[in-house]
Amino acid sequence: MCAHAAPDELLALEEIKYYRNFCVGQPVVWAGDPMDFVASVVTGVASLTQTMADGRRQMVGLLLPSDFLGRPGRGQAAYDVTAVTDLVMCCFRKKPFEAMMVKTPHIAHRLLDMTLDELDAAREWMLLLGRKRAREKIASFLAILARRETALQGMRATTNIEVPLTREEMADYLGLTLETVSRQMTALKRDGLIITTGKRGVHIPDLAALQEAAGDDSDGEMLS
Amino acid sequence: MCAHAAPDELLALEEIKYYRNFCVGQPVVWAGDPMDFVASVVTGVASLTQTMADGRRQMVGLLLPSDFLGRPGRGQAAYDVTAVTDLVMCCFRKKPFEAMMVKTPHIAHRLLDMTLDELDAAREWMLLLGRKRAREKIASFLAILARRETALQGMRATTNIEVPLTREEMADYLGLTLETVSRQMTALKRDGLIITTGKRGVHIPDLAALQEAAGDDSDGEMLS
DNA sequence: TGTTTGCTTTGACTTGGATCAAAAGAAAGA
DNA sequence: TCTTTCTTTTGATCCAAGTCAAAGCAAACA
Repeated sequence: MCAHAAPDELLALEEIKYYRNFCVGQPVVWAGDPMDFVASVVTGVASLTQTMADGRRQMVGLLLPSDFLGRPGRGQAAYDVTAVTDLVMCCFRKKPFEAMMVKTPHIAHRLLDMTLDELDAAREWMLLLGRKRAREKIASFLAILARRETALQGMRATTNIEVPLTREEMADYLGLTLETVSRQMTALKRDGLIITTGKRGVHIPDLAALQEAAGDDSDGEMLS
Repeated sequence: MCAHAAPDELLALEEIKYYRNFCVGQPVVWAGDPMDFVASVVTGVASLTQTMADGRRQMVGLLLPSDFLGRPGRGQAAYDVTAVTDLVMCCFRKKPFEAMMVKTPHIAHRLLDMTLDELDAAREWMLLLGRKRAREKIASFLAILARRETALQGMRATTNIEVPLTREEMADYLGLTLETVSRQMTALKRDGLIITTGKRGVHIPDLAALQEAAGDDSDGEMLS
């Protein structure tokens, strides 16, 4: 978030920021709760989930480091936010943050850009939820994690990732049951598309092959 | 879009705007095409859809009057955009629009707000696609159309709406097949939750009952 | 007026993923 | 070391929605 702020803006931000820590499983906020801050993930992973009256759950977003949480101009949380790993967030009280947004258009622009990226991600997820088969969903999820990882490290064809979610959380993210997630993970292993190391580690010998299994329009897809 | 612009900004916008008309079924842009304008729907309805290599399609958004199309700072369309009814769009060439966004923070703020609303809508749709049953999907869709309609006319318990989509388009929006859409529409009719008039008209005798069938957490859900 | 063309409905059958149930690991504490 | 607890895997069965196929229906056209 702060990455693109000008030096003087950054100073002003410094003054109203504070850090909060959460342990695995801890709630950050519940949907509908009043929320008087906005925040940015420093380390760890948080989930945004919606729950229906009868308990059906759908994760609608994953917050990874540098992702933004909260909505300027709204006082309540729209979703349940939960720490899925140990989590450090950098928070800003909402009022001063909003005031600064009015003064420094830089921040508003940066926020617009991030929001548009999230909107694109949400729409990619709509395709996944609406039209992909279970195997493709899992492959897509792993491929996205892998791409996000390799983006930082330079593109390599082979990758190691840490899946930060349990099978149940993956199920909630992908619109499946945890049993189906488990079965399809086993199937991808059987087919040599992934190799699991420990409970959370996944080695991807051929990212292109995994993307193929994800049903993605193979090539490119880079817009920017 | 222009609703919240200040008078002088509005004048500046006037100078770079132009109108374009599309007939039912006409493409506005294809995914990946260069796109040198942004636009706002004046009348009619357009769809945003994603298509997989083997032809599976998912509609990821519906543009109704006043909705915004395009992304400042990106030269290509991310989705196929199609006129689902006759359509009039108010277009702005991208370059001058971007220049104005830098000068007038009002516009950027307004755009941020609209984008955040779209993001919320996309996430509500993720819950629908990932977790709702066919009947609930249809009920949700009709209820959303009805709410959008009544929002303009003052809340009434009973409503008439025009569904702007064919069965196939509804299927693409809801992550179903057109046969399932047809069957569930028939079922909702049988149960008295809707009464169809002609091919496109739907009368909703009890919106609350329809929301109930949509599986929505009944009450409120108004945030803003 | 009959014919084409594009929806929409309905029926019969199949299937991918859900559900129910139980066992097997793995980490944490006693 | 032995429970306890949490998570994951595997198996057996079921069902909601998909698929395939055939009518219906209504507007548009010739």
